[in-house]
Amino acid sequence: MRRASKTKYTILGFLTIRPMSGYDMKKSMEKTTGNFWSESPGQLYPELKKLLKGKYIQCEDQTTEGGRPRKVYSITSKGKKMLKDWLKQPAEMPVARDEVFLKLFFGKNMPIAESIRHVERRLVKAKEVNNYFLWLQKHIDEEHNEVEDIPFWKIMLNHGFYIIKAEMEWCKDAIKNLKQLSKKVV
Amino acid sequence: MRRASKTKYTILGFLTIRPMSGYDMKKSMEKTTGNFWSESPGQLYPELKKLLKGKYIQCEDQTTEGGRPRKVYSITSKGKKMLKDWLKQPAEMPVARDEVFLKLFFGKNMPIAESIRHVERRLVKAKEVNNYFLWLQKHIDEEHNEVEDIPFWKIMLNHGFYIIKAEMEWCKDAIKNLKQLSKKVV
DNA sequence: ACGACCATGTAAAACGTTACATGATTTA
DNA sequence: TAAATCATGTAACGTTTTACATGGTCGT
Repeated sequence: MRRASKTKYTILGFLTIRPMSGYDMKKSMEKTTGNFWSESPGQLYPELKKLLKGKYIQCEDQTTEGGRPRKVYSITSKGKKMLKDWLKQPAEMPVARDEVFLKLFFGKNMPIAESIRHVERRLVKAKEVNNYFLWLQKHIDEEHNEVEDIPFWKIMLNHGFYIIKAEMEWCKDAIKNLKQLSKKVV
Repeated sequence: MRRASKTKYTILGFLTIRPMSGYDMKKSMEKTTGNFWSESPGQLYPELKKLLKGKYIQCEDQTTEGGRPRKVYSITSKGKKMLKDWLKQPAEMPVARDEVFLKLFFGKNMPIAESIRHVERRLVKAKEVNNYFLWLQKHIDEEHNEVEDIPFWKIMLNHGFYIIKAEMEWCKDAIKNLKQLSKKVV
């Protein structure tokens, strides 16, 4: 069977944090789940309409008198049921695709200095992500209204720290190994 | 700009290991880069034809007299050039999408025991992957004809070890935290 | 004889992103 | 007043998977 889109569950899940608009959702997502999950507007808005039609969510139109549009969605009990059913099913493993590793795997076809550059760039990004996590750790409480989410978010943030630390350590290790290798070749 | 397909570079890269058929490529890919890169037949075969047409690869038909088809491709100098040009360009960061984390992020909407189950399943998979890496470490030399690839492959394998170790540690940590949490709730 | 694997290849359908269109409001 | 951000939404397009079709070969 075709790998089904998870956009609807993402929407449903975010609406358990608090009622919000499509735009809010996108912003909140970038901030909180951006490192392991994201959705694009081209998926989000059409799915919002479908869920509304199916009564999984409801909509309160908060468009201002001036005309600035704003639709605030909230989850219905039907929506909660669908979310819960999905939550308890085992998750599919992700399809891994990380370009830089593919390039490094083909490393013999470029000067070692180029490989090193790839890893260095990766290390820079990893450090940025790590800093972001550090920031998020301080500001995690600000995102929402209910405290029940926090323990789970912290567990996920913790995952981020574990992985990014391993990534940074590997980068340093790999740079060392590659430098060693370039000496041998000479 | 639209995220371009990397299938052609994947093919080109694999053909620097040794001449092989589309089928070989798929097998080799699953074995070696499966944890960070893969391609499906629906991408592989059409791209093989395009690359052949563009003279980036060449084909030797080794179809047996009985009629069993086998097309062995090898890379041309034009192909090598294209590969090298791509290799030195900075890599794009992957779009992260890992379903189990999305579920865990929404953890407040299910019994904690379910969250624990998700993490336990993840730990089982992580251990399997770790065992696979261990196996691969012993058999890495068998895959190819030239030794020049090995140092780079070992660096990538090392990345696998770093990440999977972090993943396993986090899983154990998360299970502990979740159990702690379920006590508090009671 | 049967299943597993070798081997190529395509069609259909869904997935997902990007770019764009539109217009209001806030901030520097 | 210009730029950034708020905010919704769609069209176009390429990507990618899955399922299927086809048939050969090898081991048991």
